[in-house]
Amino acid sequence: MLDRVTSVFEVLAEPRRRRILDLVRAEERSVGELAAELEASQPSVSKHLRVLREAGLVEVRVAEQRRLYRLRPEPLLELDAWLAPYRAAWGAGLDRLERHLASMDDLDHRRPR
Amino acid sequence: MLDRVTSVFEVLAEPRRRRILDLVRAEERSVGELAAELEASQPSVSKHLRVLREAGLVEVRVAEQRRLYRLRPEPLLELDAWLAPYRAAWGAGLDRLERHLASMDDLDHRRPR
DNA sequence: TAGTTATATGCCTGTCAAGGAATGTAGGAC
DNA sequence: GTCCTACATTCCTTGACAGGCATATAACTA
Repeated sequence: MLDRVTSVFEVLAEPRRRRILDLVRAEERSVGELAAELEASQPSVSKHLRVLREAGLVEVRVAEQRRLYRLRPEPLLELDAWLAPYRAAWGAGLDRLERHLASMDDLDHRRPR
Repeated sequence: MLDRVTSVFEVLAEPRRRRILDLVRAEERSVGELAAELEASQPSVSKHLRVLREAGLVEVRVAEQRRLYRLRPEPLLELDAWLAPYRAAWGAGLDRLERHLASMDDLDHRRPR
């Protein structure tokens, strides 16, 4: 593995990884559980978890044969910090914006991949 | 162009596009200005702007031969909404977190591409 | 209209990230 | 030790995406 560091932004570009973060935020989970929840194969989930681990977004502990993953939210501060000046930019017209959000929220679920 | 819709998360994965948003947030800019600021070629900037435009993150107006781009922040609400539950997750230990952020902030600038 | 400025877009190439299939590795029970 | 469960990793393929170069398109002026 070379010196390439994957930024939080890149990590979060992948919808399945965001979904994984949602799940491990709620509670610690094993790879198998995540795979079942996502209806994905174990190897692909493992690969995503590796990316998340290396980005510092999850931590893992071993419990018998299982590995349990939990959220480590610190790297998301970068995202929050980037977003901060944009919050000022949408200060007005919040009703309109929230309606926009509701329509955007459907996009990831509708997109085949 | 097929039905593929690029999510905000995917759009923001590209550091140059984030940089473009920073610039057009500050003030309206032409393609040429952005290209100069980014030290990138005009066609590549144009392509990024197309992605941003199609994601609804920028708006354009024509001024003589120039196109001036400005920020449209509404789609970022999706990002903010996604991030909201994670803010609760990092509530404690904020000093440590901010130090983490400072070190993260160097990553994009250091990474060759 | 021709000429100029500004930008969008098409074509091409190279890189990379995702998943599938197979297999290696780790932890435990008997 | 063998066998089982759980997961990580490798190898390979494929599609997406970024930039470079060339050119088409848009807007304006004389």
